[in-house]
Amino acid sequence: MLQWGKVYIPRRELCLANVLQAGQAFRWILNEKTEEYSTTMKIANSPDYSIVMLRQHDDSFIEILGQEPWETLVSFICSTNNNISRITKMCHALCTNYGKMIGNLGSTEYYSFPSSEDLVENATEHELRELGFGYRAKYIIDTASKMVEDKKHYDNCSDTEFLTKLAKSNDYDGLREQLMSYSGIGPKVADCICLMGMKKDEVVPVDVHVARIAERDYKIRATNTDLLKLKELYKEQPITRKKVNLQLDFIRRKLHTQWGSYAGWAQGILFFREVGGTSGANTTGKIKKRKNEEESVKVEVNEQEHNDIIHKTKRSRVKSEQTN
DNA sequence: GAGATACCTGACCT
DNA sequence: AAGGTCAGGTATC
Repeated sequence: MLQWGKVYIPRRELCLANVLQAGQAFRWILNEKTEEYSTTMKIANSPDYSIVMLRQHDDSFIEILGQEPWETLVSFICSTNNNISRITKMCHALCTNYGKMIGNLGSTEYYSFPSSEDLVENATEHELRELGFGYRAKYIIDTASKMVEDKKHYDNCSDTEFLTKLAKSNDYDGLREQLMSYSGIGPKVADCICLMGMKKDEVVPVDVHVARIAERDYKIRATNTDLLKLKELYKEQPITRKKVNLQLDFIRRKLHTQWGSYAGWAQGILFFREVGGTSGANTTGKIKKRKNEEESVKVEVNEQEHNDIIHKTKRSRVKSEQTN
């Protein structure tokens, strides 16, 4: 069954290319002729995958992304020390090799994102390396295996259901501790999963770029006393204690305090401005580089501007929740 | 226990 | 044309 719906949002408030090809998501395919984006995903509470297409008219618009926890988790394991076009390629490789065929539209075949069971049953580290995953191959196999094990305590639930339960039964610190128990998930990846896969809008994933912005534009820098306090805070969390970088963690906390409950999305916008260009998949199967649709200009950001960004982000987020 | 170092790959640059 | 650098980090020593 093919259905189109309309959601109106001005392009200046949300540009599909800037959301779907900017390093949040890696599995949207752009048909350059029709300018439609497509992917497979679970809709609402359905356990099955559907093909989803999005088209942006000059005056139209969609919502900010809230992705599947499991797919987000695996995608961001792939993201470490890597570039967007290769991450995109890897995510598609996972689907076409280990996912299930959902159907095809035109000449494009659509696959589901593989579950942890799919990966444990069919994938090996060696094979993933041959597919170009590099050292992340081991992380993915180890993580999928542990996920299958962990889920045995929760009868027959999906990866996403399991992760959603984790999110519900833990506070942020506890959830992060759980996420970082998997191979290949450190503080940055865990925070990306929280923000983009678990709707924790306040979480700011701190990477080299965000750290630079924070230090350069906000003069945020932890003192020794600050670091000692944080260390004390994590003494009951062995994994966090081991994996976290206290200096970056201080920045994360400070940005949350300063930017409030939608800090993560404000960060996304600032990151986009800082780094600019990106890439994505299209129906030819080629992964292309693309440029930021706006001018990629480095600017001195001031407080008023940041407030505007956060306000705008929050408004979009609230609107998207109303349409759900 | 903080801090340096290795790690796959491929696009881009010199 | 071969060689270096970089990409939204993590694991390991």
